[in-house]
Amino acid sequence: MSEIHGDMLRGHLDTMVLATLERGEAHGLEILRRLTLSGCGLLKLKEGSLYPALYRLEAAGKISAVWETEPHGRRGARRRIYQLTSKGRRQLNQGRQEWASFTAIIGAIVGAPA
Amino acid sequence: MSEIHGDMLRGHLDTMVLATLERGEAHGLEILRRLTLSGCGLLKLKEGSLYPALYRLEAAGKISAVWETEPHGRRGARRRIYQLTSKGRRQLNQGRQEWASFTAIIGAIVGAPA
DNA sequence: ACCTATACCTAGCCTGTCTATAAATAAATC
DNA sequence: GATTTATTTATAGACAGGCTAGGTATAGGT
Repeated sequence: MSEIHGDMLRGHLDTMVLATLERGEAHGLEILRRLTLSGCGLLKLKEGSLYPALYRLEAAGKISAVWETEPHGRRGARRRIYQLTSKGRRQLNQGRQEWASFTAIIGAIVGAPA
Repeated sequence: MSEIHGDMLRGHLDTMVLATLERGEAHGLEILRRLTLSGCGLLKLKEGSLYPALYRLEAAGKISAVWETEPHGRRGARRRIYQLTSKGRRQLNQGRQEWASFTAIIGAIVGAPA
């Protein structure tokens, strides 16, 4: 198993974030944790990549965000809770189509491991 | 089927070129043609991407190149013929491993199309 | 001679991920 | 109650690689 480096994520991160939020709303670092856990130790996503992605998606109306209000009984700063919008759901569907095409075509070119 | 845009290729193009050359030596535009044909109309790779990739691979000793010498009985300029080196073959194997890990992990996150 | 087709080349752009660092908040500790 | 520590958000700048938009070189066709 090979580590997944940054370049490979380009063009896929947004879809990954949307898919993560499909499993339920979450704040930034929680999204990061879910992604990292799914990565089996090979996916090292950084905050400096995630937050800009969240702002992109929010600016595009694909996710919405609210500041968590109630006292939260834990250390640390306030959280911003993100969730999918209906536009985001449509985008997620399209992202999945793109992923399917991408893997089919590039996979056919790259071929199977020896 | 969705078109494959540039960002998605980042980190994969080198492996794609190596895999193409595994099917036999070729000059630049021929490599481009093979890739484009394999892309079912969804992969629009550009010369401005391919040539720098070829120089990268050549500088790294993963492919070797010679100018075609014999009179060629066709229009156009001389060609530079590329072929895999043994180092390139090893790199191709590693690239295939990386591709397998990448698709397994990101695919699990993105999930299946609805 | 001129046009056209083939092939190679490249400077600069674009943009998304990464690096590195900082700020805000609140519990824990003393 | 001041300090420390943990959590979360935030962001400026670096970097890299595919793309744009040209250009140059060669040689057959007319």
